Amino acid sequence: MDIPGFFVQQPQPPAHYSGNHPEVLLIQEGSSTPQEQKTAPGSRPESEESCPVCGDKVSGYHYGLLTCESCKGFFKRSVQNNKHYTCSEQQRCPMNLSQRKRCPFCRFQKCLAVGMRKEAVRADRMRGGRNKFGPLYRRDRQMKQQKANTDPYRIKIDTRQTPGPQSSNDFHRISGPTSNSSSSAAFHLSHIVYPSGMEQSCQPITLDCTISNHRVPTPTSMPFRGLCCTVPEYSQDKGEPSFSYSSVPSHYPIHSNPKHSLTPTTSPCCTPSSAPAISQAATQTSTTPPPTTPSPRFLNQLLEGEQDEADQTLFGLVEWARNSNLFKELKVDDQMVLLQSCWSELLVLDHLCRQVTYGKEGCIYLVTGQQIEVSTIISQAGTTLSSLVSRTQDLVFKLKALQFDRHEFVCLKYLVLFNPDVKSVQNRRQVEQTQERVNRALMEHTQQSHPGHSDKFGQLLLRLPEVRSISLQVEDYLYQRHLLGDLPCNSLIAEMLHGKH
DNA sequence: GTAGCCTTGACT
DNA sequence: AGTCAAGGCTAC
Repeated sequence: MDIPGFFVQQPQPPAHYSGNHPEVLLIQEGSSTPQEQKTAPGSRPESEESCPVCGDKVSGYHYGLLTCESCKGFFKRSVQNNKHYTCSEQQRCPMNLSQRKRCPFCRFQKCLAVGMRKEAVRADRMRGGRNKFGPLYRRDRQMKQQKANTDPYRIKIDTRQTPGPQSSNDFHRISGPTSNSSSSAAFHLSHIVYPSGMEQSCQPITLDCTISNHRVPTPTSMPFRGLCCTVPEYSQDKGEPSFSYSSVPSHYPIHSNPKHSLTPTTSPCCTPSSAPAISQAATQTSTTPPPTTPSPRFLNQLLEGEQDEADQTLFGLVEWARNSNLFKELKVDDQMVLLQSCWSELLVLDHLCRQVTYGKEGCIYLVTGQQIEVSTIISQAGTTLSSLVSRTQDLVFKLKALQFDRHEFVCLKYLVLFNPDVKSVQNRRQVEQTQERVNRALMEHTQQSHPGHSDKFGQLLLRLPEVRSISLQVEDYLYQRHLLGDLPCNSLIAEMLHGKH
């Protein structure tokens, strides 16, 4: 494996540190929910989980993750009372059991940074019951349990660890664009492809039975956004109420898609990650007031949401590849380099398919199920984004003209994924053979389904260089935004970008 | 304002 | 009926 650190676990932080991705924590930590601890008292007495905010003892899942009782209460009070704190220092106050009371600003920032969800604080203050994070908590536990059962891997990985400086507030530094994460993309990817580090001979872990067709916010995708260096949802400096990425700005010209609003299932050709967005949109759009004048601010907010959703989409694409039988036949190293090489092309293809399938004329169909008029984006976005949108829409137009269908879409995805020209592919012959196989399947399909269109196969293949070109521009665009601090630093996309740059 | 304990109620 | 993650209460 050429990418440094591909199988190197990140430095294992003390239990109170939580500047990693939550899924990393899941990998690192054993089963230790309070309930599990009760049932297995002596199993790992020293690994009682600590609150990711302050290091105190956790009392259960609160607002999205395991936290202590006091941080639970603090977070609840802050959100319910719409608190706006200020920091008298440099917004980097240490956060631990003894000092957590000193700076509510930093404490709240850390709450958000580790992934506590403001959405879990009920606006109606209704008591009892369960919230929508039930499946998330359940999956979290499953992952912890699975991790507890994969000790051989843990030992193997641990031997390669390097000690790293960690403090309770290190996330401020680690999550920054200048952090030394150039090799962490591979690390990250390896844990997504093989969450428990299983070798190829093992069956990859089934992450969640719901993931393939009705994906709930996963520990991986959901708190990504909360781990960025600037917390986008809660801008205390601006002293304004937060914008939740899942909300639809009420006075922005967005069109709901009635086709989706009643079908919370996977779209026929796009990745599983589209599914929750669709069901999400169903609830959002039902209360959307009539559109009024658009504003650039709302456009930016929408795009922020799109970035996060793009991250989820990327995760879904990795999942798709991981679950593919053809892909599973490859060695792990080859899987990694292939994914590393084509992730942005897969994103572009996914976007194209969404537009071809659902996009209305002159509109961009977001993964959230919302539609924005292209003219609005062009008029308000910068040159790069405008160019991207424009080029993409051109491709959408051509693909629509070709009557692009889902079989062809999946074939193109495979052709992009199984790219034998990728450097450092070990078993090039295997990749080549699979690509040829898919190529044949695509040719036969186009000949059978569109016998009158003799050159559909060739026309489709001719679109791939443009997909490649757009994907490179997307990467550049995202990387620029990442350097500007516009992208969540701990997003999967950011990790992938670091892997390439 | 903090934090430990209590009550509630959907879900299993 | 038990679980557990919400909100509520209250001593500090």
